[in-house]
Amino acid sequence: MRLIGRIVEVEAYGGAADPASHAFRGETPRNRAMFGLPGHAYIYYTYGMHHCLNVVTGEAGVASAVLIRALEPIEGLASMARRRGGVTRERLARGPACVARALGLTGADDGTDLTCGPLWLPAVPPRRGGWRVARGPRIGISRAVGRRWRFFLAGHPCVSGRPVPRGVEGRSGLRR
DNA sequence: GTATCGATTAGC
DNA sequence: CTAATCGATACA
Repeated sequence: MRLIGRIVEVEAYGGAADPASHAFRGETPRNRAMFGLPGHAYIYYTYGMHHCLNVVTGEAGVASAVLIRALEPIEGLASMARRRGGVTRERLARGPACVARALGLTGADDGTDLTCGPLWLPAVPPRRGGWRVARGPRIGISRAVGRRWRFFLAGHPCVSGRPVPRGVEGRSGLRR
């Protein structure tokens, strides 16, 4: 079964210079893949129950990665829905743990080469599909909050985060 | 050794 | 808002 999704939301994480990164305090068994070859997967286990997928971007020895926070499901929706408990299409891969869940990723996929499948990130030009690329603060972190390293398709229904902060919208203007 | 915190999510 | 549940981290 082939599962395909378009990446609609990501976050960048650095190494020793990024306090919000898992690699900030150096290499551990868990973040080891982040120090490995670029183009490979860094899949971490968190909160004792979730896996999340990153694409390693730095050269070997230089910790740097991009967290895949959300996908727009394109193919294999039935399989994704099976794993995700039959939620709506928009929610199939909305949120980093949901992405890994929908794709069936586990620790076994940590460190695998993304350039040659079975988990494959095709080297194709970006397809924004008419959506505007927006940026904002990374979600769920408590340090280096000022770095706006989250990038997403503004208004796309498959992007995570609160739909609209209750009450007034645009208060503080941080969602651009 | 114990205590606390997560690159989260589902459910109340 | 909280529980779930465990690796990593902080601290005695």
